[in-house]
Amino acid sequence: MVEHAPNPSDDTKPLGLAYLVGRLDHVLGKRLRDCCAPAGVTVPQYTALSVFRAQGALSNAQLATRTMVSPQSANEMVKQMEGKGWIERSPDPSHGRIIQIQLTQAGHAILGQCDGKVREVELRMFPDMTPEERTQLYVSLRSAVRALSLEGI
Amino acid sequence: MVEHAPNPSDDTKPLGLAYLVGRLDHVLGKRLRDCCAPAGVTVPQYTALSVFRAQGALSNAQLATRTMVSPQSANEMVKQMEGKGWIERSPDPSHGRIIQIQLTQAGHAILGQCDGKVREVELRMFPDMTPEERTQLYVSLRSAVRALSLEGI
DNA sequence: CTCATGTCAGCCGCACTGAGATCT
DNA sequence: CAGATCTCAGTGGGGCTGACATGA
Repeated sequence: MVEHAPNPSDDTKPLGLAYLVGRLDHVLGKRLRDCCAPAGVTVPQYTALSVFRAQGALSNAQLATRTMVSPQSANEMVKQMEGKGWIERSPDPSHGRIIQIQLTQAGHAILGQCDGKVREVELRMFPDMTPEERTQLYVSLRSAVRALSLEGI
Repeated sequence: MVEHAPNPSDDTKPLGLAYLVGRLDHVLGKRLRDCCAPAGVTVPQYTALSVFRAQGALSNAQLATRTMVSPQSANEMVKQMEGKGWIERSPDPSHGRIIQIQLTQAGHAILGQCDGKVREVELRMFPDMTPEERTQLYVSLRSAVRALSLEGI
C-alpha cells in the first residue's frame, strides 16, 4: 500500500488507495485543525455543525447514523456544543423521548468563521485541478463512501 | 461541506471535498480494522509495517517523517511491534545513536495475512471504476497529499 | 414485552507536548 | 557549543462498549 506507483502486474498486494486516503485524511486533518482552532472548534464539532446546517433538525440517534458513529459518541459531541451555545435541544412534541437538535444563531456564526478557511484548504489540496475534475473527484469519493457503507462481509 | 452536490455559484462555503475525505477515511478505517484485527494488527501498525516493506530499513526519526507523526508517536508504534517480533532494531554501525529498524520474517508474514483482505476492500471501494480511472484517482490523491504537506501559511 | 432513544460510566488506541540523555 | 536522535513521562480528544431508564 506504499508502492510509489500502482503495479497492475501484482495482484496480491493492495493498490495503495487505502494508504493514500489515510495519509490524505491525516494531513488534511492537521490543516483543518489549524482552520478551526482559532474559533475554538474541533474538526468533529465542525463536521457535526455542518451536518445540522445541511440536514436541519435531527435527533441524536439520527445524527449518529448520518455521521456513522455510535449514539454515545454523538451525544458527547452534542453535550459539548450545547454547552457552548451552538445548538439547542427541544423535546419532540409527538414523542416524549426524542429530542430534536438544531443550530442556534451562534452556531451559524461559528460555522461562518471556519467556512472560508476550510474552502481555502480545499482549493489548496488540488491546485492544478479544473472545476470539472474537482466535480469528478467529488463524485468518485461520494460513491466510494456509499460502496463501503453498504452492509456486506 | 455537507452539500449533496458541489454548488459552483456559492463561493463562501466549502466544496465538500474535505468532508468527503474525512467520511471516506472514517468508514474505510472501520473496514480496515476488520481486515487487520484477525491477525492482531491495528491500522496504524499495518501502515508502519507497509512503510518498512516499501522503504526498507529506517530510523525511528525517518519513520516519523515518512508517516508524518511525531517521533514519540512513531516510537510508540515501534515498541509495540518490536514486542510482537514483527520488526528488529540494530544499532547503526556508523552512528552510535541511530537505530535502524526493519521487518523480520514474522513481519513480512503478518503483512501477507492482511494484504489480500485490504486489496479486497480497495476494490470494493470503487466497484465500477476502470483500472485507468483508478490510476487517475491514485495520481490525484497523491498530488493532494503533497500539496498539503508543503510548508505554507 | 419488545424496540428505539437518550444518557451515565468506564475504557482504550493513539497522537500530542515536555523534558532529558546521548552521540556527531 | 549546536544539532540530531532516542526515550520516558504526562496529557487529552475522541471513539468504543456496557448498563440502565424511559417512552411508543
